[in-house]
Amino acid sequence: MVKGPYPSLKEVAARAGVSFQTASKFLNGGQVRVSPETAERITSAARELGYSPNTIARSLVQRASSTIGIVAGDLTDLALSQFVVGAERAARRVGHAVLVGTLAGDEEDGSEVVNTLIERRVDGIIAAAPQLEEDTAVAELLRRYVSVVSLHHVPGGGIPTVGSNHRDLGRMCTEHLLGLGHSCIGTVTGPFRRLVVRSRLRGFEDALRQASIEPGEDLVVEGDWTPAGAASATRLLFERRPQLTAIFVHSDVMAIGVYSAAAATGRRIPEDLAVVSCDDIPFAQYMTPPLTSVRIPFAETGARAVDVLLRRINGEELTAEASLLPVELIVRASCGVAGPPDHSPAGAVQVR
Amino acid sequence: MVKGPYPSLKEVAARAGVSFQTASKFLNGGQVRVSPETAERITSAARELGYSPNTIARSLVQRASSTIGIVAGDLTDLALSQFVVGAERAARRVGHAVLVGTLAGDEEDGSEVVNTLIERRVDGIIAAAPQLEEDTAVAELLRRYVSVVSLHHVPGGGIPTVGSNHRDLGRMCTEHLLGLGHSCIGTVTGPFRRLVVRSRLRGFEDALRQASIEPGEDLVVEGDWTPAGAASATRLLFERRPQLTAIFVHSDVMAIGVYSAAAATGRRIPEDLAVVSCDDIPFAQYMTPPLTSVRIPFAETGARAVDVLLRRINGEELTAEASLLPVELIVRASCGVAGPPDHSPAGAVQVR
DNA sequence: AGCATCTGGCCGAACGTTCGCTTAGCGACG
DNA sequence: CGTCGCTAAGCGAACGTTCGGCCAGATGCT
Repeated sequence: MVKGPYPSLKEVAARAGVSFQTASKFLNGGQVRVSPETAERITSAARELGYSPNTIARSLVQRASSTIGIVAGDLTDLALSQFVVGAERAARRVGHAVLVGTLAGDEEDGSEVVNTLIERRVDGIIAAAPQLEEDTAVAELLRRYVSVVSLHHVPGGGIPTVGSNHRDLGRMCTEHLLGLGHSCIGTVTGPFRRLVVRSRLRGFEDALRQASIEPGEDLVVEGDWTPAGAASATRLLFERRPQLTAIFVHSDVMAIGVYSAAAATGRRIPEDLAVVSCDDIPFAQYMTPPLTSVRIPFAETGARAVDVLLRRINGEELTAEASLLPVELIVRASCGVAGPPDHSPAGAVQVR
Repeated sequence: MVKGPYPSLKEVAARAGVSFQTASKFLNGGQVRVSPETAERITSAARELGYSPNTIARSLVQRASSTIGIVAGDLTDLALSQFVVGAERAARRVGHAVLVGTLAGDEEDGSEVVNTLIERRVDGIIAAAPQLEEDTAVAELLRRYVSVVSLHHVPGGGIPTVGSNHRDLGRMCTEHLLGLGHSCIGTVTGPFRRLVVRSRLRGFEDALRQASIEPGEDLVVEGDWTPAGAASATRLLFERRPQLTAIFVHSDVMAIGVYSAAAATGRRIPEDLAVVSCDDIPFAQYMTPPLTSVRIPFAETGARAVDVLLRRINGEELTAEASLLPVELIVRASCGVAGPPDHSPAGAVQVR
């Protein structure tokens, strides 16, 4: 399956009877004056030969690869894959390609992945891997070599972040439940070592305090993003506070566990237990009852990350606000608000 | 955020007091004889300067970028993202990076995406986008320029494929249901225009015929990969054949629709209706009842695709068998076999 | 007619590597 | 003593572009 080499500018130019530099300027350079006949000759020579510019050579002289790297955690995660899709699309629209590296999670291959990208001289890197929150080696590498934008907080600071305000998110969800009349509200969170989780938790506490409810520690149980983990967390919550009537859970996948724990303890949703969750994965609307969840605009965040990265590469100074994206509470039946019974997005409450 | 330029081989060599070619041979070239002192000087100069080889320049002279492209359909789809993860990992293990391009699906950007990759002179391309099955323009482009391996059939032929045998898959699922004593079995398929779908359907019919059951056309309803579509397909099946006791559905996501249609018509799963599905997404085990489904090794397929691609690039001739991966039926409660009640993968039947 | 200006295009250099060939120095062998 | 062979390292060319400067001819102005 050996394909012939690509025709070079020289071959195109020879066929058109001009110097290769002229062909270069005309075909790739943009602003240049050539006579109409020459233009036509070059154009058709290029077409006939099937000329495709060699970005590698171009990158070498321009010292810019028109390529950005994405270091992604578990791409299998819906949130991350949406982010990557959004980023790739935005990058391509402005003529950039995207080099992805995935992190195994268990192995310590962060540095290896980043080095692969650096050796290919990406113009910048977007970090979209939660596990990088704890990886100082990679943080150092990134800070040292390239322009970076991250989806998560990176140790050592100095690296701009894009995303949503998770404290507001936590507050919004909790206020929604408070507004529905609940006063004993628990929460099943993600792992505390994640900054997002701690932020949401602060929002949760903010809302309770504002409603003059003391946010007891026994209302909070740490989950591990899995349904099984969330199920036992939920059972723990029920043991501590049998009178609990509402739960704010940090992901839709964990909400599955909340549902099953509720069923196992004979509680009906939403009659006995209201549930509000985060992520709004497509599946949420097919759960019974359909799950109320916060839609986080991952794809838009990806596009924004590219935008911010490219602007920083160009030396622009940006305000932090440029990288904040609004989230939206999609209300369905699981929180007890009369909503459309099934299969359709319902009323939306927007924040920030 | 302007970072200084990367140190070049010349600077490293100057600091070590050798010619840059010698430094090149020592640092990146591999086999070369250098005196121990020189080696040490070069090594430490490189370390002190933070030298990182410029793959772009290397690619230019070697006429190989050590990069492969993946044109992916909806990365948000679990199957595809697993595939990409598997491929990326395998590629990195052999020193290659991965450039991804995603297809919007609606827009006609296939050629644009492929061109982006070609201009960056990827060594080869892996196509992982169902929509390419119908795209002759892109097929032409691929055939013309680069080595390609595809996950799906590509119009015009000539492009090797990796994946699993879906005819066997369809037969296996159907035989499983037949073996359980069902004789009136329906199927909710994906869109017929997909080759996988037609292959699975043939396997379905094979199995029925072998059991001396005529595979009537009214037992087959075309779905659209969505739960809602599958739900109405299922209702249609029930109308045509009220005595139906089993359904083979082509994806777990559609199985959700099958479940809801069953519930809506007062049928219990598995007592009144046995269900066997495809994909084995993580969620399958959390459905009630847990879904029996075929596990398709997407990540392994990705790794295999990289392997096959690289070997073809090296000019190896490969047999078609090298690119076939086995699937596995994960039996859970939805088909009516007594299995573990919940949350755990169960007995597996393997095929091919 | 002489000079400046514009037009269309050519030329040389540079980007950071790899790779094959050459060379200087030196000991060994016939 | 001349030649061979080996080691350690240097040298030149090439990869396919971009980019700024340069140049010949035509045109415009005084």
